Order: sequence, then C-alpha cells, then structure tokens
Amino acid sequence: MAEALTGEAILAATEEVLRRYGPAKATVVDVAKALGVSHGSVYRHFPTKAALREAVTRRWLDAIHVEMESVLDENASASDNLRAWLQRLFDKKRRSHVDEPELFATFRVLVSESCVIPDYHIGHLVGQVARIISAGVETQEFVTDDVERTAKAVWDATDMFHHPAHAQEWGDPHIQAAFDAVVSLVIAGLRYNRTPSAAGDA
Amino acid sequence: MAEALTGEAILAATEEVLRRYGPAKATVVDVAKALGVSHGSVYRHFPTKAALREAVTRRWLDAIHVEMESVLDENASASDNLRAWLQRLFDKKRRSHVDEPELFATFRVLVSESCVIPDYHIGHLVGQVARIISAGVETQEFVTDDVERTAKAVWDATDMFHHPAHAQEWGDPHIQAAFDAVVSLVIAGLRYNRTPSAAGDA
DNA sequence: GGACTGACAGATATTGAAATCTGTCAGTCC
DNA sequence: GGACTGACAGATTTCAATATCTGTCAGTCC
Repeated sequence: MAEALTGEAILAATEEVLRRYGPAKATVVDVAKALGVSHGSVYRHFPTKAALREAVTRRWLDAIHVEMESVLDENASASDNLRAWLQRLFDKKRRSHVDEPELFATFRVLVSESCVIPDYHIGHLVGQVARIISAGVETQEFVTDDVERTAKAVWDATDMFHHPAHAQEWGDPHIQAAFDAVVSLVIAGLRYNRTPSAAGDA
Repeated sequence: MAEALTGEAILAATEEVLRRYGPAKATVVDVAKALGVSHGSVYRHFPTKAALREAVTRRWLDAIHVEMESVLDENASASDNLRAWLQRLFDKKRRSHVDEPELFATFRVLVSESCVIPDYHIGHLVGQVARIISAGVETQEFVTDDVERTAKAVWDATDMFHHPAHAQEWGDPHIQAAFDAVVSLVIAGLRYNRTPSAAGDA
C-alpha cells in the first residue's frame, strides 16, 4: 500500500484537476483517478463534491488574504497605504485574469458556487480596508464617524476594479486612468466625509 | 391588402415578441407571424436580426435618457441634484429588476449583445453627470480640474448601483444604506478632488 | 415597379437515448 | 477494526439526429 490518503493530497489533486479540466468538466472521479484510488475514498474525507470545491477555494483565497496583508506600510500615510493596497489588489486580479484567463475563470466559478465563500472573502478584505481607514482617522488624515461603514463604501466604490464580473473591462487601455480617478475621488472623500443625514448641506 | 408594413410596426411587434418569449426564443419568424407577414418582409426593413434587436434596444434606452433628464432641478444644489439623479437611476433599475425580472433580463441581454449600445447608453448618462458636476463647479460647490474625467469617476464609483451585473445584490435589504454611503463618499470627494498626480500629499 | 412571398442553403437549436457522474453502502483487505 | 473498493440508483451530461431559424433571391401580385 502507498502512503495514507490525506485531505491535503486530495485538495492538491483537486486543484490540479480543476486547472487541467476547468470547473465544468472536473469530476470527483477525475480526482480519484489522479490519486489512483476509487472515488468512494474521496467521499471519506469530504462529504460532497461542493464541500471539496469549497475547501480548495478557501485555501486559494487565504493565500490572497495573506499576500494583501503584506502591502501595508506603517510609515506611509493612510492615503498612500489605501491607494497602494487597492492598486495591489487590482493588479493581482487583473494580471491573473490577463495571464491565466482559464484559471481565473475557474476560480470565479468556484467562488460564485458557494453561498458563504464570497462573504468570507469580501468580509476579510473590507476588514483590511477598515484598518487602513482607522489608522488614517487616528492621524486625523481621514474623517469619518463610522469606519466599518466607510470601509464598505470604499470597497463598493472601487467595485469595478475587483469584482470579477468586470474582468473583461480590465483589458481596456484606459482602465488604469479610470482606477486612478476613482481612487482619487474616494480618498478626497475620506478627507471630508459625512453620513447621509448630514451630507445634504451645500 | 392591409396598411403598409412600417419599421415602427415591426419594432413594436419585436418588443412584444421579446416580452412574451424572451431574448433566447424570440425569432424573426415570430415577429413576422405576429404581424401576419412572411419573415422575408421583415428583412426589407432591417438588414439583420441583430440590427432589429439593436433598434428596439435603442428606442428603450432613449426613453430612459429622456426620463433621467427630467430629474435635474435648477434651483437645487449640485450635491442634491447629483444625489437625486443617482437615486432616481438606481430606483428605476432596481424597480425594473424587482417588479419585472424577465423583462429586465431580456433588455440586459439585448444591451450586452451589441458592441455600440453600451457605449451609447453610458456615454449619454455620464454626459448628464458631467452637466451636474459642471454646474457645481460653477457655483464653487465642487472642485475638479477635469469635469469629464470626474464624471466618469462618479459613474464608475457608483457602478454597482446601475450595472446590471450587480442586479442580484439590489434585493439586499442593506443596499440603500450601501448606496447612501457611497454617494456621500463621492460627494464629499467632489468638494475637494484632485488629480492623482497631486493627490499623494497628506 | 415596388412591396411582398416562399422555397432554399447553411447555421443554430432542440430532443431524447446513451453515457457518465454523484453519493451510498455492503463487502474486502490488511 | 478501520481504510478502501466497486457495484448500484438516481441525477446530470453528452451527442447525434432532427427540427427550426437566418438571410437570400427569383418569382408573384397589385
């Protein structure tokens, strides 16, 4: 007998099968075949095909979360940190989409298959934005009375630069200019932001 | 013989067929059947099925453009005008999506089928935003050195409240709060906005 | 003579039978 | 005894035959 079948080995094989066949064709039988076991064995470690795919997706997203953490620079201004963080996220997604379109599409499908994964991913990244904004509020660079709410607004306002539904627009030669314009507008807004109830005054 | 077959009659029949059968099933033969003519006659007025669909779509979008014009109030502040305009657009799209999901989906498909229609639609609406911002700059309510560029940034920043790709999120009970937060952030940014080259200073 | 028809060729969509896949579980093997 | 197998039922997918649709055009009708 070879080494024992581990959840980790199954995850690696699943990712490989997904890369090779894409999300529509990758089957549990393929994964088992790649591992040289029967597909019944895979079900001993993961209750369903959906759970297996979700585990692969979560592992992939966690790597992105860690990478994004490393962008923050304690010595930089909050504006610069926010701009650099957003730029890094945009660059990562855009490059992934341009350089490996099939792989990008595969993970796009995987993320959208799950009900909890998108919330998990977005919640984590908005949390990072909130930390940047919070630091800016402490240095009085930014003004806001609700950091969480404002972080979500920044996330939403930059949506077209991270939401995969807009991936096709990321190839446009003017996309970087559009990104710069939105981020400048958002950062200007953070310097003097009010809640809607107080924002009507001219 | 009945009255002569007009382009207008064909457009009306096409819209009716699209409403009834949806974009995937609606055929030129159906349109001809609805008009009591052979499908060859339809091709005397429109060179292709795509051209026919595009004409229907353009007529539909033009009605929206006219409606949006009527939101502007010369006596209101630029902030109020911008907020009201964006809110109206959001309400229109959201209601259309919630009240008549099939019809909304149909026109969503029609718009995405054409290469020129989306640019036509977005160009027109961004032009209206530019006029609102321009008025705000004249009254010194807003600050920007490039109205067109800023108008596009406002459009992009509010993307998730008008782009049909986000329609499914419009049913979320918190969506209005998210809208308010983004619009407040954007309007705050318009009051003190700079180009990226000058935006790095803290 | 100009608006319309209807048959046609090639392209596209539909359908249902056959193949494959998911998830289960009694049984095998060390 | 616990990890694994492989046959199985029901659900899903594939594929090729069949039907329909698009766009054309010679011919019909007023």
